Amino acid sequence: MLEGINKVGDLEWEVPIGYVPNMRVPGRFFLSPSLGETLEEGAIRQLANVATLPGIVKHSLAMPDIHWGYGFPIGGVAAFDMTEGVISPGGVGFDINCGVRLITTPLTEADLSGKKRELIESLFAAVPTGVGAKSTLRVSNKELSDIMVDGARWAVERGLGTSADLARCEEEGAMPGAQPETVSAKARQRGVPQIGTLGAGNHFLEVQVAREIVNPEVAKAFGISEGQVCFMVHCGSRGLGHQVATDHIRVLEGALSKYGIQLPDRQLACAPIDSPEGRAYYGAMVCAANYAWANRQVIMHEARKVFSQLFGIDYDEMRLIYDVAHNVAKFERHDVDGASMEVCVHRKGATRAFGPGAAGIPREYAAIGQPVIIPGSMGTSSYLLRGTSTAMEKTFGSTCHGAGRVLSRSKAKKEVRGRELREQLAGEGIVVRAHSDAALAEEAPEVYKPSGEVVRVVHEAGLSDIVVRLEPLGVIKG
DNA sequence: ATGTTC
Repeated sequence: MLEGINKVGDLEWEVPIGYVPNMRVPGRFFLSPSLGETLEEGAIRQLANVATLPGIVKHSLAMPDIHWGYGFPIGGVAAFDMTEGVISPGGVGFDINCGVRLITTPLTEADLSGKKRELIESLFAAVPTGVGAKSTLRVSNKELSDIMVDGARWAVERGLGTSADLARCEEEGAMPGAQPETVSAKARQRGVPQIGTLGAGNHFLEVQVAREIVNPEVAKAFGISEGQVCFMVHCGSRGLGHQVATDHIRVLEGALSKYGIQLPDRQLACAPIDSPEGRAYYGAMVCAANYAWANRQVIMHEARKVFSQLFGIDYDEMRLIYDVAHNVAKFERHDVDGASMEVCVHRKGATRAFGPGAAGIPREYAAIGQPVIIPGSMGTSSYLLRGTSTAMEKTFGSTCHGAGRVLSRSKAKKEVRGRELREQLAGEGIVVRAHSDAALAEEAPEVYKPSGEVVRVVHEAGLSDIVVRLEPLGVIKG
């Protein structure tokens, strides 16, 4: 492990005050020795830098998928006092409300035999993918405002889903507090043609099978059983969210001196939560988050139609288990030093993992804790877990979000050949469809930390419980 | 992640 870091538990480490100047609280992160081998010193310094921000509460935190990001580390969690604290786009990420949803089907693997290629090709035809992908939907500028306020509900009201879907989304698919007037014309321009599109990079729509039921009782409550075919949607707010982040980072950088905020890194640009600039970022961030929920809802709808047509199953037989955000800032109540207080929790590449009885999780899951969905990298397992009371105590109800990159995109392109990768996955029975083989190289399994190990750490550390392991059968990518 | 360095 790095010098100056203290072990405080089997899988828990502390970055003490003083690791960088002006830290207000210690840093804490969760990691196994094997994951420690790929730990970047720069990411730990970022974790420590976050601890210098005004109003930070308890600890600057990171999950075992920690890696170097813009200002804040990816895999980072930080909570701020509502009066003294700040809000920062770097603590959310550029892809606002990047997230994941998991849907069950009534099919088994055998039902797919001989039809898997056709299924993947049909999904690829139905869901626009890739950088700059354009929607088949036509929405007006007025409708975009509705999307930014109503989120997934906008899609359901248009017939693209059911009201039961909404109950199974974090925030029921729309956070309150959207302020469309804080979203620039440029961001709107990027958002209008992209609703219902998957995007690129690690985003995907994957057909999976529930291979291993680790916790049968909870799996039953979540409505998933061994051998069941499922599909998973992983995407975010596309160009709109990216533009919102870009626009507001510029504004917040310009306001730092006004609020007397001194930063160790300009990428931590922030403003007091209750300031005009802070409120404007929050209002715009909510718009982008709601756009992302609408986006995943539309994509799920299109995929349901494909399954329906190909296998003759009813739309309603494909049940959304849950939809989680992993790049967002939220106002939540948490116990801090024995007292309940409202804080602004930033999760950047981290998933909410509220335990049994926590406010804000669907009633049907209240007694068992919320579903947590962790996507794997291409060709590797994904996981369904549940939130825990330990997460509530230690990480403001948060856990990891996925694998975490270990090789840059440019290095990956040099070291991996996309065509060989596609053929190798085909040999394992996994059908991959993308616009080009070149795009696949950047997302090869070996450029990510092993997701199974990341998930094992959060499970062992008690931040969430593994319920089901899912294996890929086929995937569409940008 | 991203009209992949406005």
